[in-house]
Amino acid sequence: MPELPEVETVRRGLAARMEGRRIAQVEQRRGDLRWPLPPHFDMRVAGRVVDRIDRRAKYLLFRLDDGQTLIGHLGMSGRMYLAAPGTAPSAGAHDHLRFHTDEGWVITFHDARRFGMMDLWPTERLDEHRLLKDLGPEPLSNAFNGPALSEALAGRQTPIKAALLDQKVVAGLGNIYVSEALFHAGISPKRQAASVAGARALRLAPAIKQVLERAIAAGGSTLRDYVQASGELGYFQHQFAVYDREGQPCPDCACRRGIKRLVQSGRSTFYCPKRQT
DNA sequence: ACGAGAACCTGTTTGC
DNA sequence: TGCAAACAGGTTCTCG
Repeated sequence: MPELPEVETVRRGLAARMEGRRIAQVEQRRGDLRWPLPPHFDMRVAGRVVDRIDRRAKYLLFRLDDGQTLIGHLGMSGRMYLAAPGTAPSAGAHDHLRFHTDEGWVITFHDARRFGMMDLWPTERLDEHRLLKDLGPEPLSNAFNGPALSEALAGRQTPIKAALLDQKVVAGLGNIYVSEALFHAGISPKRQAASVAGARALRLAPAIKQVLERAIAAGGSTLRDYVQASGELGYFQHQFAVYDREGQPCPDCACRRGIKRLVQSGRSTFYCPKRQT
């Protein structure tokens, strides 16, 4: 499910019902996620007020009122379901955690593949957390721009597709939005990252920002299941130019060859060979 | 140090 | 139709 636009959409949905609310109860049904939950996770979270929910890259950051932050990642298949008081179905398979607010809302963390994770960490030392400390700039921040991207790509001997998936270069892109951004910037996914440094990076950085902003505005992309905490679908998949569109015509040049798929570092890439060079 | 591939899991789709 | 292989929105870890 989740790249940056999906995580941001989930964050907004959760914030509406969790910020300023006390977590009255935590049901811990399964603790072996990507890593084991920290000791006494449920007891440490129960009774705390969620002051604010932030996002860093694809991580959700629940700032608790005791100086700890609950760090959460949805992995590949993780979802957060929000249910109004009295409407939550009983916990089912892969519902690993359920948080009950003092108003009776139920937030369910569901993750079939268990690539997701949760941890608790002191808020004031958050940037020292091993999963957060090496993350690159937020793509929608002012710190991320053409010159900064150019510098990050300089000298890298790997295809630009792989470089953009590296969260140290820019934090929050995943397999969908890398393909989409490269299409809009007219850059081949096979091009060496080092050769994108310079003029091409000046095109690519705004393309990344724009595709992410448009995706957030559409509530993210729903490929196989719900995205938003409310259960609503995302709609950006209808605006994909290339992702999962192998064989279909390029929306820009309408060339006969159509969108091509290739596999790079084990993952599908979609692109238009005519428009992207 | 860097980059490619394996590994972690389960569910769904595809192909013979 | 049935079964096995391939594939899925991520990221760390290992190895060369």
